[in-house]
Amino acid sequence: MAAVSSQPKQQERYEDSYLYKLRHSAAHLMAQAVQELYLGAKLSIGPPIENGFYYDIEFPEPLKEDDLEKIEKRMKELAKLDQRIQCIPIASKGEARKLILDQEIPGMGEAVAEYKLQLLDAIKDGDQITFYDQQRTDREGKLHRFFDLCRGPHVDSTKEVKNFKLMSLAGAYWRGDVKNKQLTRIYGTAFETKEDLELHLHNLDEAKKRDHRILGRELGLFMFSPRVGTGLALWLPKGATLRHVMQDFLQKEQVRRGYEPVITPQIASIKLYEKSGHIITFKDKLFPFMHDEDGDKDTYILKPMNCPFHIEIYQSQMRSYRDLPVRYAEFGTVHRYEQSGEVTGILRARGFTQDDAHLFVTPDQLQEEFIGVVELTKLVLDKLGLSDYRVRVGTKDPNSDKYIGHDDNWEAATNAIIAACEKMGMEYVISPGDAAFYGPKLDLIIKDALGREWQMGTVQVDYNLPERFELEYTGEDGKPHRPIMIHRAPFGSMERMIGLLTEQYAGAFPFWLAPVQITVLPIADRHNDAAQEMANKLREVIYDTRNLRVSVDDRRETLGKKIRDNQMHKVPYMLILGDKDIEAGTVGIRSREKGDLGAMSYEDFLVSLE
RNA sequence: GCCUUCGUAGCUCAGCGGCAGAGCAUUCCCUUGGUAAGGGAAAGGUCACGAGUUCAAUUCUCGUCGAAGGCUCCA
Repeated sequence: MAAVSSQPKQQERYEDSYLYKLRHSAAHLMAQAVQELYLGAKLSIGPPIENGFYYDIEFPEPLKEDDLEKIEKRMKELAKLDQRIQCIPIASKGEARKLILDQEIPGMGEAVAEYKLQLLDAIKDGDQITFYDQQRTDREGKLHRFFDLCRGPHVDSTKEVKNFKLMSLAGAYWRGDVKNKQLTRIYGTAFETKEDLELHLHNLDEAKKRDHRILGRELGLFMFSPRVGTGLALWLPKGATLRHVMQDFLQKEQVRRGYEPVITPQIASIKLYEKSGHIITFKDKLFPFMHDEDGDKDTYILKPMNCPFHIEIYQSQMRSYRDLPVRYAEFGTVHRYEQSGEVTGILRARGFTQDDAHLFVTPDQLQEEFIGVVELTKLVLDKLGLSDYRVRVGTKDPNSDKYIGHDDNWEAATNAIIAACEKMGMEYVISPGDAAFYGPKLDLIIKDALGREWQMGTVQVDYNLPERFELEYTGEDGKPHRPIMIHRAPFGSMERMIGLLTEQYAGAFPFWLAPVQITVLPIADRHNDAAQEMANKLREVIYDTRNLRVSVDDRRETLGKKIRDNQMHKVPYMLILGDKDIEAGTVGIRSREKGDLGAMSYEDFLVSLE
């Protein structure tokens, strides 16, 4: 199912499209309205975004959502004036500075130019400086202009900015840095036609119905309770079943590929994480420490990740090059104290289960093993029906000091990932700053119902933890060598993957995944026994390594009612059993997608499932 | 954590300074049926929690907790 998106269908890049210009102009028109309405408002930036635009502004008084209406109204008035818009080049920074300070619109000037001047300063000498230049001549022939430092491009007149809507308010840090002041961000959306705008708003409403939190409750997959705590999901029978099915599938694939299962504890001494380096990077993101009864003898923390445990297991014995690669897999439940504002249903929870594994390999094996893992990850997504993903190679941010290990290691690991991508002919985007603190990684990114991107499967190459833990194996030469680690999780986490899948399928999971695959519907009470019998018979059938999951709806309701309810619960097949069927030895089949398929023998139905 | 918005029955929501409402779900009764809601009745609430203003607060104000959207972060 496609995410909400209203980008042009043509091959044309969004940045070159009319829609992009339109939204850009809408943003600046909003800036003009704000300047008129709120004396002292400081403008910063207002770019178009995927489905609209925003503008970050510092307001003298906190802005409330009711204000949006007022701003929208003024924008409409300004738009109607048919003001000519141009993107004009400015020859020098000095001239640009003058333009910013000499705004004719009241309120603009030194006191409110703070962010604009900073933006101007950031422009490299020699680079082209351009301004949004909007002008009109009033009845008396007087010229009114509104300038705004801007890269462009724009539409030709404000009257083209007709079909727009201001959506919401948010805080956003200046230049994306928490240390800076938080500005007020106004989000809006704009379209060429009224119909497009309405369609977009309609699509947003539809997307909200696919929200995994709503479907999760409606379908009985999982729930949250304030008494349990933020970000801590309770898995209901159907959701737990879904998890088991997914785990079975992955486990089977892992056994085929030589993975071995391990199980590790939920808490560990803090020493383990001091050794790994996680404590320094993530000390604020851990649940409170646990202390020994007799004081400071030892401190324990709730497991935030599995790697160090697997490393301990690797290290527990002498390893020969003949033993490698070693592949340890675990569905490891971890807890991380995410900031309250970051928690999003099961897509970002405080407790979650990773389909984790760590491979310990020799340098010679690295590429082959890495490719093997990426291929497994792609196979997993393919099986789940998620074809719409992008590949991101997260590398070190050269300006940050949060990383451990030597540059040589980083270079080797990054090169290994890129070489493997090239060898596989895979499209990828390099994203500096998106590496883990111990190494670069390859992530598969998928969008949710609202078009937000989420990191799903991940594969990471790590030279640094083996070094910190002094991991070794004995080589052919009889000398100790250092293995390389591959961290990987094809689903990412069970929670996030199930959340995404729920949204992708709008709850109508494919047959092999559906928590309830078949419901048997007896028409009247006298058919209940036959229905139970049929359900029991079906439950003996092995499908895709598991017994069929069958329920019986023997409530005293009409058939129509039962069908409706089961359809709402997205059950793939309903088997209807009444007098006619019992007499003829058939069963009425109803498919979730195709509706009534008519009567069929039990055997024919089974064959149709294959 | 920060900005904005929201919290009324299990769910979806209406209401509002003066006795707490509807639909669905639940329970019971009637109905025993053939492909998307059969009929009736009952039960269900400290209007998230705590303070304040008021003769009177579910309604207004403040605080706490929880949730949603965004920012930051994401081993």
